[in-house]
Amino acid sequence: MIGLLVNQTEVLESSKIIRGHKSVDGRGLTYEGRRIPKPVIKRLSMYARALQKFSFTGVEKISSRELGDALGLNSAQVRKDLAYFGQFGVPGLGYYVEELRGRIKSILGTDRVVRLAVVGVGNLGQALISNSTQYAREGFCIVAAFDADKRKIGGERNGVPIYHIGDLNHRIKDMAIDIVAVAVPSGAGQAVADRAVESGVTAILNFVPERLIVPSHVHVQYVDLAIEIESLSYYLK
Amino acid sequence: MIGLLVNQTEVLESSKIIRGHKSVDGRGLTYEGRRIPKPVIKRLSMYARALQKFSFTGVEKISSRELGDALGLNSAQVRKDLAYFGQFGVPGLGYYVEELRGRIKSILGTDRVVRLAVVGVGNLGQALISNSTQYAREGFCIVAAFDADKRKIGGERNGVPIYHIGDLNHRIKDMAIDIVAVAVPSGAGQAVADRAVESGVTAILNFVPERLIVPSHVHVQYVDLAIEIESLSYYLK
DNA sequence: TAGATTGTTAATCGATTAACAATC
DNA sequence: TAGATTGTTAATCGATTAACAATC
Repeated sequence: MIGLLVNQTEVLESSKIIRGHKSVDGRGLTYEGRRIPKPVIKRLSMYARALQKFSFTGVEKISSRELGDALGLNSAQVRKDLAYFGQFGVPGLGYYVEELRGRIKSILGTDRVVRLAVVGVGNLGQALISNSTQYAREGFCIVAAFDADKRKIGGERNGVPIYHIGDLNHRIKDMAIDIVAVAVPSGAGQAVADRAVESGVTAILNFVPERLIVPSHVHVQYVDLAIEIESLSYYLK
Repeated sequence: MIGLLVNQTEVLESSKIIRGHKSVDGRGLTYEGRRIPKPVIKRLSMYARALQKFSFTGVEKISSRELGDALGLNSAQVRKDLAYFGQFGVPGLGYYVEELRGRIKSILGTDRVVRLAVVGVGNLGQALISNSTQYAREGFCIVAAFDADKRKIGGERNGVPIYHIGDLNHRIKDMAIDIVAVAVPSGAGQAVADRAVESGVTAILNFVPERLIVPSHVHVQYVDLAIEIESLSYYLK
């Protein structure tokens, strides 16, 4: 049996090989067997963007303190967040900006292009589509939009083709859509989510003020502008 | 001295009088001297909306379990959240839907109309403005929009007048703006925030992917769509 | 009264921050 | 080597959930 021949070095090697492996178990999504808190993922994306800016202005290396300061975060938090995924820094020196950014992008999965569909070409849908240039820089691309209004079908906005919502299922498969952004009128969100899930989508960005019922392997991120505004009201003097 | 004459009943009375008093101390914003976690405020707003729906469908009373289920929350959490602000339920019965909703609205400050300005009438700004009908139902009103583009000035969208951004300061004061939503292009956010703060605004909803520097008494809520999308990418298979 | 559900305390869980040996 | 900063463990802080006496 091969197992008997494995020496210390080989064990280390094989542990390197599984590096970067995401899997789902009873504790939710894990990375190399460790459960990653959701806030960590959000911050990872913030780090990537900040690093992009630093890189753009010619900064080549950066400490956890500098990166944290740029985002209003504690330096220990920066180091701890990164430590979930490996060792990326050099003691005494800090992190190499471009290298770290690349590593984070690869962890997030945005080192390749992530393909999005926007469902609902109302004002919010259009706002998303009009942001595509910014999004493209960060690694995701809106490749299709869907609407129920026949007058909008067939055209395009910002280079994004608009299809009829009836085509959602087959287009999701054909176009290899990764993420569906739901920006339809209130009440129509669940139906869209159902079709997306049917077609194999596992990540949904939901702007409709409704809770979506989805299987446990599907991740839904809620963005609820009315809730954001109302919460702010509490903090008024 | 009056204090010497205060009896037990009067002490109870006076503690009722301070009920609902918000103040700021070293620990941040407090309600009747207790520090309220931010997630609680978000959920309060969610409760209010759910209760509105229940009320609309004729439901008159509701248990913490039923309210929690509607939002995917634990019933203990519902009760604990409410307990920060007082005793609103009836043991054995639950909560009266309309009464609870009124109490929550009053805690949030959305029992009166909260006045919003949208700065930046791009696609996102327009999306916000086009939602005003929904927002109006929940207690806030977009009363003005601002843009730098002279061609947009003077007109209106959805009944909301569009002013030049140079008028921001005096309009905020004249129109008693409570909250400023910043939806300008990347790079212009801080300047808008500065003027808003100058004019006395204490709550900002920021859609620009930049950290805003504001005095500590000003609350900034960040909505960053690119970060939301990129975080979702991590959860793709 | 019996049953149900609150309000609240205690227990658990999770996330942030501090501290420091290891390392460049 | 001296100085700086990482990676990681332990301490703290905060938020959620369980449990249950009090109450309708």
